[in-house]
Amino acid sequence: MENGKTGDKRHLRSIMTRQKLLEAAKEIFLEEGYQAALISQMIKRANIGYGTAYVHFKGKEDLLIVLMENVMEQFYEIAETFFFPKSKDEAKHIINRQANAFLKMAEAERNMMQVFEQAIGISTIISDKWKAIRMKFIQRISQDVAYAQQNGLARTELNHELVARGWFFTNEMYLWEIVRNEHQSSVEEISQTITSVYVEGLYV
Amino acid sequence: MENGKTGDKRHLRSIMTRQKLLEAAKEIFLEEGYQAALISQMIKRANIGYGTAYVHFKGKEDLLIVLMENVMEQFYEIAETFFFPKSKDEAKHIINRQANAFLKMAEAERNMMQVFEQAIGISTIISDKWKAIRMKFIQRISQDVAYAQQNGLARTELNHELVARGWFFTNEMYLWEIVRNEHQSSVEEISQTITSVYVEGLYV
DNA sequence: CAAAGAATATGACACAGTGTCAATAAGTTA
DNA sequence: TAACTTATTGACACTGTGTCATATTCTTTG
Repeated sequence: MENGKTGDKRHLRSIMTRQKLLEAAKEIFLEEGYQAALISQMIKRANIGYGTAYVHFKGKEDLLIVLMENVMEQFYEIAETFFFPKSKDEAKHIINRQANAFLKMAEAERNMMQVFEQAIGISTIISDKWKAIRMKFIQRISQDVAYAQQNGLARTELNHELVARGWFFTNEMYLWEIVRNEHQSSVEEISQTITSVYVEGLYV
Repeated sequence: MENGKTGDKRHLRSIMTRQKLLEAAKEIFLEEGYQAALISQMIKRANIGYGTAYVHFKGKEDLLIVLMENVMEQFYEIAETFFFPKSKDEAKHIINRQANAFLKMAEAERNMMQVFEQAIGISTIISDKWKAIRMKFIQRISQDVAYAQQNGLARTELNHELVARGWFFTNEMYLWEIVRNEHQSSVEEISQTITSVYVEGLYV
């Protein structure tokens, strides 16, 4: 007996069922997109009874949320970069790296992000999840701008909160462009260009 | 007989029916949002027979598209401002005015824009409509950046297309914030701040 | 101006998908 | 092995959509 609990085949089976469904759901979401994906398809693909799905999840939305959590984590990690530049150039370098990492995520997780984008438009809960990520980034950037202002690196007449939002928004929209595969230029060129305008516009 | 056609009560009635349905649809969309709005509700509100709705429109999506056309027009008008600045300061002034007008639209049409935002996430056709507006703006801005570069007003080492997108994206995201009523600052302060960072970052 | 014809409107119906729940199966405990 | 607990199941009721044969209303024609 490897754990305290006595034999627990039942619980194990339940976990397997849940897992099977999650995997099937991911496949269907990727194949069909959020809107067109049907719970009934997922159930069929997972080879479980119809009602079973509703034992494990409240519905389509609930399933996607679980699937997204993974991707979310990665975003949170990016948001937590250190930022204590000593010069405008150093700042530019750090900022460029972060913007780049952010956009690279879009490429790496493109397929799930496509589903996610659709879901944001439809499901309030999922939209809120994304808003939380956005807020985290904006707060972080806002703090960084304030730091740069306090250290005489950035123009102080600007509202750092507003600047932070504006900067994040540019990044976010490029992220969605990349997700949709609508971007012409390389991620490197994009992050360099937007970083350049931003840093030259904000820093002194 | 005021027009060439002979008596045409039938056609007139048809137009009235269509109109009644459009008005009811607008009400329902505003009350319920795109997703939750039901065709059946609209039909009931318009006091017409169930099947009649499908004579005039293909479905919910089709109804919204017609309702949006009006708002769309206003955006196109904003996109068509003249831009031939002689100095950085003049450029800043024009750009600020345009950003402001753009964001003011969000305030003015907030309710319909909220419905629109949801619909963009769901309906391909509506999403395409918005993309067309975005493209129009980006093309216009792109052209303006190129003009400024050619006249020695803006840094030439930057890809004007990429800069234009970045700048529009900031504007667009603030637009949606305003639509969702999530903005803290006044539209004036927002447009001034983002314009300042943009112009200082791009112009020499 | 009545009958034929054309345009419009109608709602019953078939269909698709969802979520629930009483019944059943499978596993655990004593 | 009987009693109990947990997990699974699919038939069913429900909601909303889009279609289509039929009815209504108006226009034209002889």
